[in-house]
Amino acid sequence: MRPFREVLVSIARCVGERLGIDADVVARGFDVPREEFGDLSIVLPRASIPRELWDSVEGAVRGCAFVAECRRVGIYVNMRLDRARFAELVARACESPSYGYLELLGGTRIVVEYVSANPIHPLHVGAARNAALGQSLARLLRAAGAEVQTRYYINDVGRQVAIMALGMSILGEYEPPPGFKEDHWVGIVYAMTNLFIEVEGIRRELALADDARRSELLKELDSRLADLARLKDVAPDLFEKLSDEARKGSLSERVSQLMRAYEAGEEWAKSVVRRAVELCLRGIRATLERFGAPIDVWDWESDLVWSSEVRKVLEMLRRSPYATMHKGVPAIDFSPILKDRSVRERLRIPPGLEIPPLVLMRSDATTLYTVRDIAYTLKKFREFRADKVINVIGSEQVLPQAQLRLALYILGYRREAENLIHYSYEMVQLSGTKMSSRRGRIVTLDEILDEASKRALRELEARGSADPGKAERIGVAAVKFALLSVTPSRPIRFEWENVLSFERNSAPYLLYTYARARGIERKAEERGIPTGYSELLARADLSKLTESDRRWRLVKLVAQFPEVFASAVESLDPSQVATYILRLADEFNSWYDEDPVLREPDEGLRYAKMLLVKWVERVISNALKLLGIEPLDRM
RNA sequence: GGGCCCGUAGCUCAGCCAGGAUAGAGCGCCGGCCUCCUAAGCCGGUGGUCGGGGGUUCAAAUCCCCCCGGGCCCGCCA
Repeated sequence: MRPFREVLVSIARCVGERLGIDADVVARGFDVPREEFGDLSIVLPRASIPRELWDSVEGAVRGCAFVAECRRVGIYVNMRLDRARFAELVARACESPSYGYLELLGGTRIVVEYVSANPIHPLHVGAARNAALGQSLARLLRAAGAEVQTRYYINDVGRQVAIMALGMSILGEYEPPPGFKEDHWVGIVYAMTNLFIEVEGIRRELALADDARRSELLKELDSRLADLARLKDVAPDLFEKLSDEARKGSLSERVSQLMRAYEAGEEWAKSVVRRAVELCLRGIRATLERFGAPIDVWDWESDLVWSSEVRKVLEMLRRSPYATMHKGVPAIDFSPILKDRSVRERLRIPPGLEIPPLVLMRSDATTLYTVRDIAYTLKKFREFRADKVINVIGSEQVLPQAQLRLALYILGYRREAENLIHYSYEMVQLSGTKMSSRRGRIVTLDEILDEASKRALRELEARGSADPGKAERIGVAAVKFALLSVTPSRPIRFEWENVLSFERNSAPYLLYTYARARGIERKAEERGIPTGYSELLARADLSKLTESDRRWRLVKLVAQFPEVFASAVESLDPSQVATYILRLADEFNSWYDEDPVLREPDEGLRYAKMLLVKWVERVISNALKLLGIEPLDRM
């Protein structure tokens, strides 16, 4: 039920009929004006109402159901709604515990792939934004009635994984030392091994360099050695072992060997790599669980390579009419179909975007990421019988993601190509130093959550209730909310104070607001006042409820929730929900302070106020759940 | 060099897709409010050439073009 929409449509239809204009067209002219002008207005030029009819619109609107007052001011026709009738509509709509959720996607099946971070280090802030978005998207789509499956693509077939796995095998010990979480330990091993390899490379180049290049290289070498020195203190044992191995021979060559052997499915390589990756995933999985970003299916990239799936895709591509050679290796040249505007449009490829040829394989015959991803995309569609696949992936991958859709298209998988969504978001930038997992310098999601949780506990203690479990939930919610409340296309500059904000525009503020509402209800129960929905509704005098502007404003805001939901689902944008709850909470808190509920002497009004509290409570709760935040009864 | 994204108050952001009435929040700063349903709150004040310039329009933060600043991409990496 959509109270606001119902009223809008009803008035549009009524006006349309009276003026002989299509109601849908009229509806497009509706707008919610600033408060002093009324509750709803029609912007005449936008409603495509011919100028000669403008004078008669006011009369037509007056007398439509739900309209209490109406006045034309210039190009606007402003109206005030019949508050009591509207409130009754809201009362009926809010009777449902799932108020606001609309069955917009009933029967559709959607895969949401998110995080899919390389299993070589712990999740960092960037992955946190991805996780926050992905989990919220899944919840949003489920609330809209879709069958949703979340997946994590384990990229275990790259050079980086081979570096990490080599480091782990040199170390020879797969359990992290006490005090280290698995993924954090793996991250250290990866960074250190990688640094040794980089140093190796720089030294090799140094031997052949001229003077200018030489000083440059020396500077780079210094910086690597400084990073290494830092890591040496953390893991001295590993440092010794890597030094020994580095003296024996080329680590870089061993990485290449391992990578080739792993792709070929050789047992020794499998056991080395899988063991190391599994270890890292244990840590990552724990973090995602803690963050409330659950994954339904974990897919190993290597499985696609070992089975014939990637090879099949490769063969199809090589036989395609778009096949060509690029710098001596087989590739796909998309330029012919890119000239077709309609293809670009259907595949959502920006008109100005130039797409370089897609190289199909390395000259050593190993496979490439984008080609493997074609096979993976088909697998996602196939296994879940998905209508749509959403990939939550950073904006830096627009190009390969576009190539992916194009490749599917030329292979004849048009439905898949058209329904593969690259859900792109901008990066999280660190204010000071640049983050680098290759060098072991990252801000991890774990440390952010630890800090948030700690801070929430301090706040709780200051209020005399030190519950670590509650603090953890508040802390996690704060971080999630901070990452979700910014439009995905906007880059976030990571600031601790920002992510850990517990004031007005924050999850703790919303949780607090909800708990306040629950507090009223709890108090009522203690006093033996009925609090059930139907009991309240039977006793409430809704006409009195809307006598006050502040309460009326709240009623209208509550009525907006389904519209916000619809828009958020349509545009796949959780930040709209976030913005909306903040507005609702602000309004509720202002009201809370100036207009007591339980001390209201007028019985009909008192119950009506209690009903209003219940609506707000329901909306905040349902909205928070869309973001992956569970409300708390008490703070 | 080309492409994509972003630029709104000192700071963090909403509004831009589907143009409309004096551009909205929060933080910060200044001043008030706890014998009363949770002060993570409330009330008041402070603060903006909507990056700049053109254009389209009765009307532009919003649409188009140019320019400036920032981020990202343009790899036999992922």
